[in-house]
Amino acid sequence: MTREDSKPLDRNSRVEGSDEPNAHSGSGPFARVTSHDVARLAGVSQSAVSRAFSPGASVSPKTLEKVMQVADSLGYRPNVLARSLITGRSRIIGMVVAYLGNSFYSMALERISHVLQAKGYHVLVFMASNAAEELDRVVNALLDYQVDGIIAASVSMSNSLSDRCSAAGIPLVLFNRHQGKRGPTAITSDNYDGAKRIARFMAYSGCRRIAHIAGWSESSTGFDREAGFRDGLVEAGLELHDRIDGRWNRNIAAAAARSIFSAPAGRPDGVFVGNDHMAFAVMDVIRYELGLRVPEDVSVVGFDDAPQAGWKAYDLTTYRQPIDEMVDLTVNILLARIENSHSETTQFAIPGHLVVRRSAKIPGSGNHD
Amino acid sequence: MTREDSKPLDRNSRVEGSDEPNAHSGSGPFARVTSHDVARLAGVSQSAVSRAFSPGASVSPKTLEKVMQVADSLGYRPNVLARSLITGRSRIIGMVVAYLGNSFYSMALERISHVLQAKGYHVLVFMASNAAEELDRVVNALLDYQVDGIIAASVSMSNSLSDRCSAAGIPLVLFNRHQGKRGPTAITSDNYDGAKRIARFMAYSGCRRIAHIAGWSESSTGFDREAGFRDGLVEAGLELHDRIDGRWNRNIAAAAARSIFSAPAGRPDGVFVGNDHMAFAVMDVIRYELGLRVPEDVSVVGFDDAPQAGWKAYDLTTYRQPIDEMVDLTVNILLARIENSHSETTQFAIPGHLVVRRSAKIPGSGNHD
DNA sequence: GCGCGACAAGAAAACGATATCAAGACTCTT
DNA sequence: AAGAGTCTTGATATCGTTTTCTTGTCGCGC
Repeated sequence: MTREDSKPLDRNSRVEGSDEPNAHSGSGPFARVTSHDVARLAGVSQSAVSRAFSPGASVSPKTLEKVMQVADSLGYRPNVLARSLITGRSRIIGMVVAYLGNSFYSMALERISHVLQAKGYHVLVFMASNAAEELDRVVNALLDYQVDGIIAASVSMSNSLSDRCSAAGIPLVLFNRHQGKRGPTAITSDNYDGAKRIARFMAYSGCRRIAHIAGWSESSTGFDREAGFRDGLVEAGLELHDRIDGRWNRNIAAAAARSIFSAPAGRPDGVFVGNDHMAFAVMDVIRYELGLRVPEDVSVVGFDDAPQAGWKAYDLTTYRQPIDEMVDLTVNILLARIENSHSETTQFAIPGHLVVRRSAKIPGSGNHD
Repeated sequence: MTREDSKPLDRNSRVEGSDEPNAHSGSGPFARVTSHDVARLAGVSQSAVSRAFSPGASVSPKTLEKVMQVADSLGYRPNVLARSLITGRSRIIGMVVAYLGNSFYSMALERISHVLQAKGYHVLVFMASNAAEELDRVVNALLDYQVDGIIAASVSMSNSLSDRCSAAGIPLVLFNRHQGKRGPTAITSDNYDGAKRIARFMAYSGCRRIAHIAGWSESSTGFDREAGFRDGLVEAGLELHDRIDGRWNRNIAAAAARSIFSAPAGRPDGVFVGNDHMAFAVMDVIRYELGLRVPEDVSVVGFDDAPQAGWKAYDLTTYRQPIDEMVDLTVNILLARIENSHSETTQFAIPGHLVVRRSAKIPGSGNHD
């Protein structure tokens, strides 16, 4: 199975003469170099070495230089795990996430990781479905690793779980989910208001039979969007033509679309889908299975502004969740709570904005009834 | 900015009477419960507690039960960091990845994380561009955290960097990149052969002016695919009509498409794009900017079989990288190297297969010249 | 009843760092 | 030149485990 012939090795052709950096030293597998080793060679105490690596500690320039020089030559770097044992901070943030198939979450993870990295923290990833039992295991693992803080994205932690975190003194921030006013600190976009705006937008553009393929009403995000959307429709004098829960799942959403469009009540002229990820599937069904035109026959609107929404094949009108702001706020709050350990919890809903593209009829362009 | 009115709180309405689990105990922020605490309450030595939690250690059923009971009631769990200090294993795998915008990598991360989690390991994420200086910082951080192993996805580690890892005794596996026979262990799909098959496929389907929007020829993956593709064309008696490096970037690829299709040499009737991620951008340009039909006017073929390739709006013919096998092999090899610390390096190229969809003309369907 | 092996359990030494503290080496001031 | 203050420094305790070593206990065969 190993390929030998695939590639002319003109790059990376390693020079000879590297004298086996892998060679074991004695019996132990690999001699780790510790602060003691550095101390000995530099002729100072081990404490001095430690101080040399602690910014702001009291070391004379002379010993600092001596230590650094020896450290460099030996390749010494302080062991973060040993440090965290005594400082009580691991500089590890646990991030629990249900799945990365929805690009919104992979973007979020990417940015969260970047931002934290810039502040000297790193992200330990925990995949977890929303099954209670699995979440329980994950929270255990999270605590085992002594993470300094937890970001839970797209998972609904039961209150007993979030209580365990706060009992352990570990700040927890919910990303793109909330658990109500008494729940943990949570950052979302303004799902309610965003969906309400979408309702108004669709109504004013002339849609009259508007269906909703909902997110997942067990999740706050799905619930809020649906509530906002319903209220927006009512405000515009309309009511929901049809509604199926898509459970954030492409396949379920596609099936929902098929069902809604073949219902005896007549087909809708507009669909609001709970997130972009599902909306793409719905658009594909509408166009390529049902043979309808978007937006001429049906307006489709999503939520998130996932990267693909801007791709011309979809060109999806959607509500942009301000992901960068959401991430920055999440990280800032989390770090503030870690560093001050004050623990009031607050819920934030950051406003986003409607991104008008061409998957939905546009108000005022003369296509009202 | 905090919203108070967005959502009717009918769920999660927390009951009264929870007696402040957050309350501090004394002066210190939060009393961590240690094995000593458990030992004291269970009336055994601290060693006994440790043994109770070490599978296969010598403990009598009686003390085991006693310890476990106290541990449960106190919510004690061993501190992984302290353990790793003495065992020398952190059960942390560092994964360095350039970006998650390409779904192929977010899928890989998701699966890698899942598989490792099932084996009691966890993934610490490091984002790194391919800039040498940044990679250097990342490798430092990696070593600082005492990771047990490293998976580098989509980044080209210089040899000096991979040498540093092996000098530190940390197994490194390259995912979807390789550095040649003398380089570190690497798992890729059979990029060379896959691209060669694509060349044959396109040639036999009647394409005569075939262009290539390459991956990035500085990366092994891009290099191998281009080499295989060229060889395949030659075999079929054709040669490359045009070629631009897309650097794995959607925008650059889109620009490349515009350029190739307006070149004086005449427009191609087929384009092989170095990965799906860029191919989607290229298809959008071809269809929505140039007004050409796919596949009637131009065949488009990608590489990866990213999730979106199966979406009807693209329906992209592509070469499926067997991501699950790649991940499983990567993890198995990495863990084997961690547990046995034998360190021969090998390169694997796992065969994938062509996934024929409708973005490219199909051989034998009567549309030859 | 004695000795032997097997097993259980505690004491104490790691692991690799930081934190605390007291002593030593400076710089000033007077 | 002495005393007060500041800056550096090393010794030592500490973090929460696992590991090693030793001692103790028990059961068993002879």
